[in-house]
Amino acid sequence: MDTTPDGTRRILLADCDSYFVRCAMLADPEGAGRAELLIVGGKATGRGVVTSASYAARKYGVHAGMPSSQAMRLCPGAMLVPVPGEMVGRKHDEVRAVLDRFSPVVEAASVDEFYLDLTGTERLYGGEPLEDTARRMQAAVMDETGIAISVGASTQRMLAKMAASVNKPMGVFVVPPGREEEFMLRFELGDIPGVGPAFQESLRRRGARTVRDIAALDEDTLAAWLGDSRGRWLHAVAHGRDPSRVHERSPQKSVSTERTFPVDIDDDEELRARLLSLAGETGAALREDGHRGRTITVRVRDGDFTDRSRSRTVPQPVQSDRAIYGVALELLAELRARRRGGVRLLGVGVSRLSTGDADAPLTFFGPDESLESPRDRTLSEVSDRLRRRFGKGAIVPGRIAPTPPRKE
DNA sequence: TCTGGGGTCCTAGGACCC
DNA sequence: TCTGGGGTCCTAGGACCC
Repeated sequence: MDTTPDGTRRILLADCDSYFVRCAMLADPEGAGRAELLIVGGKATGRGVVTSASYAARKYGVHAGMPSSQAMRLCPGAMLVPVPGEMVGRKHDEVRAVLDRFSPVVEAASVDEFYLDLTGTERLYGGEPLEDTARRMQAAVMDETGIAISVGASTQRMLAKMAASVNKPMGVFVVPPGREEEFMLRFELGDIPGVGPAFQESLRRRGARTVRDIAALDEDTLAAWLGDSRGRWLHAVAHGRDPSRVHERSPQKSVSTERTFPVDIDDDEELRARLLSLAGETGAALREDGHRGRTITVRVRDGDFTDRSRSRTVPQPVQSDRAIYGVALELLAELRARRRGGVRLLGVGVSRLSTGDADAPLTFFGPDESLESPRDRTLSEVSDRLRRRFGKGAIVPGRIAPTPPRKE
């Protein structure tokens, strides 16, 4: 497969159409299912943003990322519902199961996007045109899951994704092999995934707004403008080339939990209480995936929207709530010492993950138990079991010794 | 009128070692 | 007494994606 020339690859991207809206409707057929004007995510008052909106609501100017209070002002008749988390996960698995029948190589790029590599399956499909395969795929997914998908296809990965956006919803668009470069010329630079607002602005300052503008420039000019890696990347994409492959998702690199408060918090005592529950949620998520981690990060967003973070890497991977909280508490104190004032958002993350047996001694002297003892791990496992059995509300974070007890 | 939550990747600089 | 590079690990911040 590695020797397959790019020009003969058959890569598909299946992209679910207004996925969160559809999931909300399936989760509540009598309520959200009947609302034509439907907005998912956030709160009508207070802080939060729109995750997705029905096509009817979009006509009012509502779009993903917009503050939901503003969305409700634009479209007062709309029904606003929270993200239907469970349905989102369930439908993801169902859609994937259907797609797995169409290709041995399926990559979930996000909760609502899947890449398929059908390279080498021409005979298996009896020479069926890719467009017909895509249509059958679309029908099967709709029939078995109730989810609408749009499908893009190309010899290049990035172009398959861009093709999927051409005819939404329920669209199919196949970029004919050999016409990749021509296909790209219809797009603005901001349409390219990876070219966000900041990148766009720096290109605009140089007079480039469209793919056509960039395609006229040579690779070295772009490398000089944008730096070697970004310059060469943009040059390739603008000419319809993206050699990246479709592969299994690489293992997770970090786990985090963060929360924006309804009103900014300035009280240290209350911040520590919030930190404790965030550390517990992060720890539970970490252990659920069988992970441990060495780097703890605390993130703060100040009232004026300044993001700050502080992290620390410990010698041995940890997994218990107490170890995570113990380090996080010190990091929070350092962040507060540097700048005080109201905190809008607080988060706790763990990275440099590993899997394996935490009880195995890692050095000649064994693990340093002042950071995390076997007892800490046992306590966390007990709370995990209770949580699984009685639900998330079962464990109310109480006091955890802020500093590890030292054995002298 | 404001600006969520969960991630990934990149960059730049400092410490430290060879 | 002065002068190197290169590699790895770590931290902080920022861009970006869905």
